[in-house]
Amino acid sequence: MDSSTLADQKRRARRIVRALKKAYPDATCALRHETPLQLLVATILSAQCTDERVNQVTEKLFQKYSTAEDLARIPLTRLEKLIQSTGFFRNKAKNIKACCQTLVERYDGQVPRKLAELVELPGVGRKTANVVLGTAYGIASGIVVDTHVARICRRLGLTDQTDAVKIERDLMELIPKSEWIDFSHRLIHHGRQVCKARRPLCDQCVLEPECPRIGVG
DNA sequence: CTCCCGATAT
DNA sequence: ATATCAGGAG
Repeated sequence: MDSSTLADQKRRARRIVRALKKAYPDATCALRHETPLQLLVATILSAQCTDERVNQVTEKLFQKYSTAEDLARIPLTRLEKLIQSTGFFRNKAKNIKACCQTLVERYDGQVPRKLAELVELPGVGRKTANVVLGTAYGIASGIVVDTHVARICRRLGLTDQTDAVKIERDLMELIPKSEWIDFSHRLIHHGRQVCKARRPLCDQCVLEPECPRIGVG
């Protein structure tokens, strides 16, 4: 980090949390879903893909295949075609099917509520597990660190790390656990609308007072 | 570290 | 043309 103390960083992090809460009071998960299983599938599909496209794909997919049992039985090539437009479709199809097969075999088709169990599922890492636990179950297992959260937290100087797990560890020290779930949703919303990767709209940014803006990237 | 990969904005 | 999009596995 820099010469500022941990206490300084915590105070700054709380100002950022407060500004985000004021600016985006209703920010929530943008992946449309009706069940924890659907959110899990949508989150697997969201890797390197916009949430808008994931929602288009899942709307059709869940019309016919909405449960773990459905997706565990679906022919692989059929699933591949249904999710093709999200990219990485062979990996995602294989993972979704294997994941749902495991859920049927070990968890009665339900999504488990423990991080350690979730990350053992094919295609599920910490980011996906945190999304599902936080949004579907209200369990603050950690902080969702996706591409937006990573980028913005580096820009803000809340972390120097590039590895998602190390960024998450830094953020968990700085932010009270009661804020973890909403913080991620709000930061991701902010990343899509304002603090964008390519052309950040710094003139309309509510975090501008807290941002060093050194080499914006 | 590389690979997986289509769609869109710039 | 190229960077980027709610990453994870080998």
